[in-house]
Amino acid sequence: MEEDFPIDDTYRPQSIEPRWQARWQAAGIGEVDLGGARRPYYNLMMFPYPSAEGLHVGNVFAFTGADIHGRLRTMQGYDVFEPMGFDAFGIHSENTAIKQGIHPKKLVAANTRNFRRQLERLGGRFAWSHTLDSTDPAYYRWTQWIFLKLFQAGLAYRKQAPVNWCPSCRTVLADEQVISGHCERCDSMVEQRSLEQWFFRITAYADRLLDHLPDMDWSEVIKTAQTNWIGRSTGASLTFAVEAPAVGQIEVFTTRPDTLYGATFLTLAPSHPLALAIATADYRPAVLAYIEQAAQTPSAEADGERAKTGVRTGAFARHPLTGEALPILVADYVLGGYGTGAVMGVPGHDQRDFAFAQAMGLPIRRVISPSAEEDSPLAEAFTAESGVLVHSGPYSGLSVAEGKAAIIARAEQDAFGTAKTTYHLRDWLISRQRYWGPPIPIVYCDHCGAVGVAESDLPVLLPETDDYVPQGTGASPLASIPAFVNTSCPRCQGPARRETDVSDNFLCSSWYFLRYPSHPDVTDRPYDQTLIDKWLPVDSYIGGKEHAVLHLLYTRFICMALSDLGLLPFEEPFLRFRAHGTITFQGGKMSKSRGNVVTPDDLFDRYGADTTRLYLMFLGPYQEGGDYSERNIEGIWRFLQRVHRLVAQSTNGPRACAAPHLADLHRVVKRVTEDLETLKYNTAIAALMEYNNLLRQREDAISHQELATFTLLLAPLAPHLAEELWQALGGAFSVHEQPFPTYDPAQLVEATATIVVQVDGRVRERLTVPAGTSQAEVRRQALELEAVQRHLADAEVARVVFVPDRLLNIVRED
RNA sequence: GCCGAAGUGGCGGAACGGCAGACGCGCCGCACUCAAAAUGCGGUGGGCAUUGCCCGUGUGGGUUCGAAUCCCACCUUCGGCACCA
Repeated sequence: MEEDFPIDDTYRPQSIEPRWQARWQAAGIGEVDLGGARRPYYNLMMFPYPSAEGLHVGNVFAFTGADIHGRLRTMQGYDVFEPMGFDAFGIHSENTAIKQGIHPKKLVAANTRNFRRQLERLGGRFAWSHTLDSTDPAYYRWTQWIFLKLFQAGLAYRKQAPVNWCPSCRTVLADEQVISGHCERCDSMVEQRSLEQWFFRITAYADRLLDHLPDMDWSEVIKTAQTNWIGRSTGASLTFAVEAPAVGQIEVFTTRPDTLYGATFLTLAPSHPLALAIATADYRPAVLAYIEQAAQTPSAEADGERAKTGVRTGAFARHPLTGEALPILVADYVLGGYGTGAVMGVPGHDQRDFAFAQAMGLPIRRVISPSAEEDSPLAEAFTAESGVLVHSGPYSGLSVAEGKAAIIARAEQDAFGTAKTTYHLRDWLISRQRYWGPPIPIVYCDHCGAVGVAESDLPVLLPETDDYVPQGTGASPLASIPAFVNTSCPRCQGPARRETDVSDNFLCSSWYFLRYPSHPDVTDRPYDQTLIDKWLPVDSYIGGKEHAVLHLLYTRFICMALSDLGLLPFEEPFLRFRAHGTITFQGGKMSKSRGNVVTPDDLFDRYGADTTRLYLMFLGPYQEGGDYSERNIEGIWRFLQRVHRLVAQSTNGPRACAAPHLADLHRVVKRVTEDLETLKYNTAIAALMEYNNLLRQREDAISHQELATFTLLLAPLAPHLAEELWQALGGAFSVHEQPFPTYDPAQLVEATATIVVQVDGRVRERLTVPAGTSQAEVRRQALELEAVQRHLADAEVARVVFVPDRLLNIVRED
């Protein structure tokens, strides 16, 4: 079946790339026998949102790096599953659809086709028979099923709460989708609205999500981001009795119970339920005005730090240890949504409390000092955690750590408080008041309340409508489709109404990789357990860091929850995650609004996919990314031309590599292997360039072994050209199914060594000696060198430092 | 403010504590050409210079025979979080 492929004189990617792509497709190169694989290796990359603009260089960069990894593992003998799909639900698709006046369904179909065409041109080793589209009812049926499972387990719940509302997208957003008070999608300032919404109880998993991190083989940058986002802080919950005029209690959270003696006031968030209730008649109007004003201005969270404002309530709380009356104030620097929405004001040892105390004329007291002797007045808050307690009654003299423990113990004994842990992480807001998403599978019945749709009735199909523009009323477009809304209760069969919100797009992407192996053959379950056992958790996941606290955290949560429900045999879905870098353009973000999105078709047309792949990988370290500029592409183009020419002109050499060249050959195998395995694609390419330069400048004939090895090393990076060269070298189809070259460390040993000779640490001369020459011998030769004698002058030799086969440093006496 | 990453030629970037600047771009020179492009060959951190020498990895200290690399302090840039008690 082998066709004869006489190699062209010149490298013409435009003709060889489509030819090999067709051949690979016909041979099913990317497909793997999922059931029968002996060494399964799941090579995952983040499935893209198929935008109207098509694949951009950032996608190409990401996928190329992951594809190289998959190809390497394949050649190393693994059965690599490398699926690709489309994350096509969500606001992004919908906004484009609204803008262009094309129904999202049509738009997505066209965009997906275009993406697939581009991905095929790129030459990825994708298992297309398992591709999926999150907007396909056969997929989102199971997205809804996951919602139901969480609902049944009490992990999905509905509550009225202040939520982030994006006025431009006309929907609520999860905390993770709000970046410094702005919508991550459209950058609009986010407002607070009080709405009844669906949440996932991710906070119940906060400790587990956090505690697994240290042992996970993930890029540190992601682990740090998740650690910070979960934001666990330990301290105490303390209760203060409100004395007058009302009677009640205020619970505060503090990480510094040791500073309790320094509390001189209490502060409530404007949204605190007691804020108005405790105010005395005199202060009530001012408190009310402050609360109303705070409700209108963007929340403190949206605004960042600003001048402290607040009002007194006229009410006082009793200090649990000193009995002192502490004024209670309301101020917007205290966040309603964190801790208990109330803090004890310790101005001496908290910057914010200090600023607030100054603004409001409240007393500032030192209760922690660097040492027991030091007791100067405070010009600023002393926030160090090292020091001793002072002016703290019986606790004076204790260290901060001792003080914390002692005061918590006292609080527990006297029943005014207890040790407590709080988190920055909040529950995941799932509802979206939009059209283009999977409908939340819940029905509201007057008798039975919120009832899950029967599993047998899934999917709840997204109704066809041309009226999909969000209203901004807080209701989804689905609410105005009576045929969708009106239904019967799954439990009592009485009249009922459907939930009209759809779920967050991040739910779609939280489980897609569980589905890939089963899709599309398994239709009666979300995934087949045998395939899950065989293929998951994912061996390698490569993706962008922008999803550190979105997709990557949500996904871990969903898998943990499914694991607890006995639906998955593991808690952590990704054994290894590597964050690739970001491709910028002229130093800035590449975005449609800046009009600087570069699409790959142009590069494919001019240079071909292989040059594009290598060029992007050569831009800089893969995990750091780089700035896109076409300056360097000519260098890659020339390199591939030279490689092509070298092989085309050297097919008649000897079979085996001559002995003197073996060390070079083994060295390049070692370098490329190590660099590819650690995703250092830029230096792997440099090593191949060096070797290519070495071969083409060599006087004696180049062997088949050298060319074949080089071609195999090149294969993961430039799959089309490698296939072409492999063919020209008489190799059997396909180069991508050959074993990756291995090296023999014994062959790396050089016969001679170049020793750097230094005098006082400065290089003065070089010596070539047989490898393994002794220090005494190297020293003897070195001392005879003219340059050494000149620099040594008449000085005595104080000592000699010798690194075998590398360096000799002669140190002079002072 | 906090967390993270990083500062190296004209540019992108290489360098287990041991020859700084691999590899590539750009530039200069040469060859080929009527000419250009393409291609090939050579050169290319700065300074002084006759062999040679000095200075150089953001800044200032330190450790070391020896530091781009390790330690301390600082500056700058990028990314993330940001009144989280």
